[in-house]
Parts: sequence; C-alpha cells; structure tokens
Amino acid sequence: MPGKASKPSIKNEFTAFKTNRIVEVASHLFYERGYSSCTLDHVAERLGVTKPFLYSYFKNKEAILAAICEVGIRESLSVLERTLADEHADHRALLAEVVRQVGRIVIDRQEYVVVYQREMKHLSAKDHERILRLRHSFDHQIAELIREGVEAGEFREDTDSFVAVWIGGLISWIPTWYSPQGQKSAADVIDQLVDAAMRLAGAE
Amino acid sequence: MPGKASKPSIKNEFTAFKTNRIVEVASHLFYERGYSSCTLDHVAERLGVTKPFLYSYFKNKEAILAAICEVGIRESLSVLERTLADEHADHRALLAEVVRQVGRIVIDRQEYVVVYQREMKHLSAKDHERILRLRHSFDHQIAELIREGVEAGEFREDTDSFVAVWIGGLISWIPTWYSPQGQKSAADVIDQLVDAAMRLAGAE
DNA sequence: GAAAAAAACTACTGGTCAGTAGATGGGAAA
DNA sequence: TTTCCCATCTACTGACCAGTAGTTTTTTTC
Repeated sequence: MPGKASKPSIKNEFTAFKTNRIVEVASHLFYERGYSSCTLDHVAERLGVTKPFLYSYFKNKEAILAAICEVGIRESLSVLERTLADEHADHRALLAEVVRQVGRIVIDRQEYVVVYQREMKHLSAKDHERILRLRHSFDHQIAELIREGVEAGEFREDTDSFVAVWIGGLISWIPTWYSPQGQKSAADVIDQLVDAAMRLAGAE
Repeated sequence: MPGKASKPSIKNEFTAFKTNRIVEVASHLFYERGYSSCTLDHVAERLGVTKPFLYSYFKNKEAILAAICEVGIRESLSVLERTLADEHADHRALLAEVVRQVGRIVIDRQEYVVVYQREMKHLSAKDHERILRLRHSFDHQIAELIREGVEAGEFREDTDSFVAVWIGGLISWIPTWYSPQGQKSAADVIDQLVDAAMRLAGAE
C-alpha cells in the first residue's frame, strides 16, 4: 500500500516494483478507456495476473487512481523545488527553467496528467484534498516567483501574479493535444511553451 | 433525434424542447458524476420521467453525449464567425473581441465544455471526427487572424500562428478552475483572459 | 525435506445498468 | 361515443463488475 514508509529491503523493493507496475499499467488503461469503464480484470489481464492480486497491493480501485493522480503532481512539485533551489541569473531565467522542466515532466507523464484531470472527481474526499493541496502549493510558488520578478523590474509591472494560474493552464493543457506521433517534437513544444509563459509574465 | 432538419411546427417545437431539456439535465449529471458512472435512470429521474422516454428522443446513451459535446463548440464557432464578420478597428481589437465573446460562452456553458473535454473518448468514431472538425475549424480561423495581424504589423513579428492553439488552451482551461461561487467574477476572468491572449499574440 | 508462511489463484456474489418488449392511457379523428 | 394512435410507462433481461472467501501454489524457514 503506498503511503507507508518502510525500511528498504529486497522484499520491499519487490513490493514497490509491483506496485509501480500496477500504477503504470492502470494509468495507461484508465487513459485509454476512462476510469469507470476500465475494469480491474482488464488491468490484471494486461499485467498477466488476476484481480485479487491487485487487492493485495491496493485497498480498492480508487486507491489505484489516487496513486496515479499523485505521480504527475509529485514529480512536478519536486522538480519545481529543485529548480528553485539552484542558482539563476535572474527571475526571467528562473521562470524559463521552471517552465521548461515542468513542461518536460508533463510531456513524459502525459497519461498520468490526463487521468488526473479527467478522473479527479472519483477520488475520495481525503485523497482529493491531499492532491489539491499539492497542486495549490505549485501554483503558489509560481505566483511568488512572478511577484518577485515584477518587483525586481524583470516582468512588466502590470503583471498580476494570477498569471501563475494561466501558466499552469498552458502546461496542463499540453497533454490534451500533444501527441508523440504528431508533427511537433517534444522539444519544439517545450520551446513554444517557455516562450508563451514568458509572454504571459511580460518578460520581454 | 438531433441532426434531422424538420419543418417548424408546434409538434416539432415540443420535441425540440424535450430534446433540449434532456441534453441540459444529462450535461449537468455527466458533469457531476462522469459519463460512465451516470446512469440513464438518473437522468430520467431528474427529469421526472422514465428511461424509455429518453430512448424515444435519442438512439442511445452515446447520442446524448454527442449532443452535449456539440453545444459548446457549435456556439463558440458561431459567435466566432459572427464576430469575424463585424467591422473592427484593427486585428488587435478583433482578436480581443473574439476572445471575449468565446470566453463568455465557455463560462456560460462551462459544464458542456468540461464534459466534452473529459468524455470525448466515449464518442463513436463518427461523432468524434465530426466534432473534431468543428474544433479544428475554430483553431484554424484564429490562426488565420493571428497571421494577418502579424502581417499588418499589429502583433510581434516573431509570433507563430500556432499560438492559436495556446490561446484555445487558455480558453478551454477556464472551466476546470473557474467557479461562479469563487472570488473572481466572470467579468474579471474574461478581462484577464483577453489580456493573456493579447500577450500571447504579442499585441502590445 | 517438512512445516509454516506468504503470494497468488479459482470461483463466486450481490448489485448495477443499457437497452427492449409489450402494456397503458389520454387525446385526436370520425 | 368509439376507434385509433402516439407518448410514455412497467417490467424485464443479459451482461458486466467490484470486491471477497477460501483454496492452491510457491517461497521461506528450520
């Protein structure tokens, strides 16, 4: 069961590995067929196991969804905080780097992000609130970064720190239209994303 | 059955009225509970009728979903084309007005838009394609507007007309976070949206 | 290598739901 | 008033599915 912090050991590594595989496969199938239309028998079949197997790693179907929803946000938050901790020339460069890093994760974790957006409402109240807090923390830190940049005179002075939400929207929107098979490469999309974010922040 | 163009008559008006009510109520319930988790018995109950009633107005559950998905796009497209036909001082003013009008619709039709985004994949291939074509037509016309504005020297010359997609993203993103009960009024949100779109287009 | 423990499976249940067949009842036509 | 028709309803079916009880297989331990 995720959320339990255990000592590392061979056994726990096995467990973690299997838990991850479940999340991976479930995420893919929830993405394809939607949460409610995807049965646990489906997930089990794709993993080459049976349904009760899943129940020894997750309490129920909703717990699998919660694990999926957390992946994208957790990684985005962690890369955000890592990037904020690094040295940067100025707020412009910092914002650009943050958006670039998070954009990369959102593209890599596309399916997780989409499942989160679409299926959020099937989370239990508890899981929902916990994940929303992560999301707010993210928006808040970007807003702070913008505010500081405006103060430092690096972004247009009429820039409301609420553009953090718009930038978040830009980022979250990517997975709904970007496809690895499309004409645009991931690198192109990220470059455009960074450019768009800088324009929104009034950084030019 | 929607999609059939009939002569106007009292009878057809009754039918259209009932069809609309079904779409309205179904949209609301699909929004709240998700398409797959919302039963037609639920929809019928909320309407004060029974399930077979629905089947005399729609072929099946998916047809109701298709009707919902079409509302937002159809209205957006029609307001877009109406606005494009009007006189405007310049491309800047035109873009601002288009974004304002469409933003208003998206806020008014919030639930339809969200259901469309979330449940698109449950549409039949045919419905899916038809609706996607409407959507592309929308993006294409905005892209054209941007291209002309750049040519006229009203938007920054390094503005790729692909920003049309980003602007579309900004608009589509609103219903996922805006709430009529929130602190921000619809008017505030629209003003901010227009400002953001102008920044993306490099119009300042 | 036998016994105990852990992991995974087989087989089931109780409930749900899209879609349908055929009944019913109220209004229009005659 | 009687007949017919159309809208809507009652009552059902067949399939599906989350979750579980109890058994079998595999691994660990001694």
